[in-house]
Amino acid sequence: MFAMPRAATTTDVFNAIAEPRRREIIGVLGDGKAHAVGELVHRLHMPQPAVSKHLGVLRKVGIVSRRRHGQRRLYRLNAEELRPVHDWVKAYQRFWAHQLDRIKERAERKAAERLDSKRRQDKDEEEKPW
Amino acid sequence: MFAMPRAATTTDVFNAIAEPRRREIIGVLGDGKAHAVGELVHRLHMPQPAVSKHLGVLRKVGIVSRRRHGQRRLYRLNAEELRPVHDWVKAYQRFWAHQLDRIKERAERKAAERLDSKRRQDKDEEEKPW
DNA sequence: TTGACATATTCCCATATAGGAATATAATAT
DNA sequence: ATATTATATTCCTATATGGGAATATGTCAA
Repeated sequence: MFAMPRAATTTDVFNAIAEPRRREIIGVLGDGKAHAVGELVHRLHMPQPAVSKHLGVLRKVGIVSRRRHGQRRLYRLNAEELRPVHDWVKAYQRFWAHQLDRIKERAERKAAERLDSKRRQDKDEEEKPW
Repeated sequence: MFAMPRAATTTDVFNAIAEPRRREIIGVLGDGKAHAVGELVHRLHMPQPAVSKHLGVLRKVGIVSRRRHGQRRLYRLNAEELRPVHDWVKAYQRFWAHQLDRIKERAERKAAERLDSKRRQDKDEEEKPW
């Protein structure tokens, strides 16, 4: 009876932004202004129902807010909802940001210097030593 | 006949990290050291096949590397692969980090206080002005 | 009213899960 | 050789998609 398939996109922010088109939508809304559905349809070259559906997902998660303006619906980004993602991934920033401005990332341990080469593990090289 | 369902988790990093358990695994591997599957099974209280499958996904995307050590498989984080996520979400950091301190981000606490009413837009308040 | 416009919703469907159980493969130990 | 340990893979299934098409809802204008 307990069949737990893939996590629902409406579950959390991580799932919501997993969709490329939704990230595109967020990208347009990234200017902080309100945008009508039709404008998104036009700028992103996406069918209108698709845009509405994706906006619905984003709204359910809280990433966007909706306002009514005449016969249009204006959507606006609630960027704070993206903060959990930023906070999560920020913890791994030290692995690639050695040389980053000391101002921001002041000597975050030298543990990352061991990342010499970026290897993709194909079957051929999967047994190669690190 | 073109039925394009959800994007495959093995497609890109965003989908790979959408799974909570996979983020847990990444969390353990976040120390930069190599970990055996069994250790992850023990520490995360997950069934072994589940761990192996999730590691398979992470490996396909490039987030982890695999090494052989005796009869064990040691997995290690390729944190640089998380950089696209960081770069993407970083663009929205400005929305909640207005008062970001030049030297450090101590002032984040202030910004956190501003997150007073995290409003989910239900039908009742969906027409409320911003 | 009617009609045009803007957006949302419903229906159908092919596909990709993620979990569980069982099994397979691989390496080591006896 | 067999047994044990460690990990991977296969099979199954319930579910949640995301796209397309059609339709419904809602708003404004004449």
